[in-house]
Amino acid sequence: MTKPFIRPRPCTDPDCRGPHSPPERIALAEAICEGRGVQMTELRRRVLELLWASRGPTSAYQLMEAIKLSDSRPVGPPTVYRALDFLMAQGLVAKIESLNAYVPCVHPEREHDCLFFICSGCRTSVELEDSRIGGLLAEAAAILGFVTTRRTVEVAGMCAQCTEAGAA
Amino acid sequence: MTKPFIRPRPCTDPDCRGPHSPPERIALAEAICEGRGVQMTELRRRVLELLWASRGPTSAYQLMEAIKLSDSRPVGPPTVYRALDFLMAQGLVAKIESLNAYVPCVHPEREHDCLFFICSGCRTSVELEDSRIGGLLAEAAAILGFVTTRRTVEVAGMCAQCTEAGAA
DNA sequence: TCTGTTCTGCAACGTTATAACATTGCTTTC
DNA sequence: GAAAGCAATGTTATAACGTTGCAGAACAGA
Repeated sequence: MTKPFIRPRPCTDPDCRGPHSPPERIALAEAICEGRGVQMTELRRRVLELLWASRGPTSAYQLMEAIKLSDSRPVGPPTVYRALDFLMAQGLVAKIESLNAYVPCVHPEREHDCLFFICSGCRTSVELEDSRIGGLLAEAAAILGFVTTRRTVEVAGMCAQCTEAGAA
Repeated sequence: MTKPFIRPRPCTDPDCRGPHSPPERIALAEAICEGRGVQMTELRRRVLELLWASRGPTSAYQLMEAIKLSDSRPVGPPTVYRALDFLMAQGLVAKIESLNAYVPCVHPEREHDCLFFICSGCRTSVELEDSRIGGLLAEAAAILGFVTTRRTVEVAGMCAQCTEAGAA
């Protein structure tokens, strides 16, 4: 959480498999904000950096703590939540509802329908994309006459490594 | 919330469309518990009744309040959460993660992969089943070597009635 | 009736999120 | 360059959601 930029993130998306280093993703985020005419402020970038530096989904209060420790200044809950709201609105961050925690989005440049696999063993999450699921949800919504604003698809369980380790 | 059993619940599941009155669903729940050798206690049934009587997803604290009002006895948070845990374990109730609220499951008798449409206008939710989504999630999990324990699929937005009303 | 188990009550606490209001700093306008 | 406008942040308090740990009650099975 406190040491930034150490985590490589091999992309598990079958359509991508790129290496995605945090600094590169943050530069991309800045470019996206630039292009949209919205401000990637110091605080917002700091929150995004901390999320990329984290091993897994991170709670707002963990972010507060991390900022207090690393930047030697206290920030209140509303400050962090506002930064998270901004980042989510820009598609740069997603909330894992079943954990009340936040993760950086791997592909903010694409219109994304995130699909998360959350391991209870190592407490990490993996983001995937599958447009077919979005298609089925859109189809069901159409039948109901439902106008969708947000989708949450989360799968809890255990990743391959943890399953193997646990089985030993 | 306080007047039980007034709400008809036409089933929106394309495979069903049954009427499902709360008393009938509660009787079914009791039969299921009976069959499994687990206890549907007074408290647990009361919580399930209140959920069926509610207009929409209900928080644990709303349930506490409702029990205090209708049964003239206070119950603490752990009591309600334990009842909810039991009901969820039996598949009789589901948690809407994005609302931190709970709903009764319409088809506890089936192995269910719930899919919720949550209207921000009338604050209600509709439960659907679509085995194809479960299939896709299982497929993705298989590719990752991920062992699934729980799935959360929630669609937020606005229902047909509220959309129409809002458009006027 | 005893005994072990399951369920409930209760106090305290921990975690997550928002409301309400004040402040900063920058820009636009006169 | 004052004054007004605005976006972002800071501050304080509180609401909302959830858990731990322990004690006592209820209840099934021997």
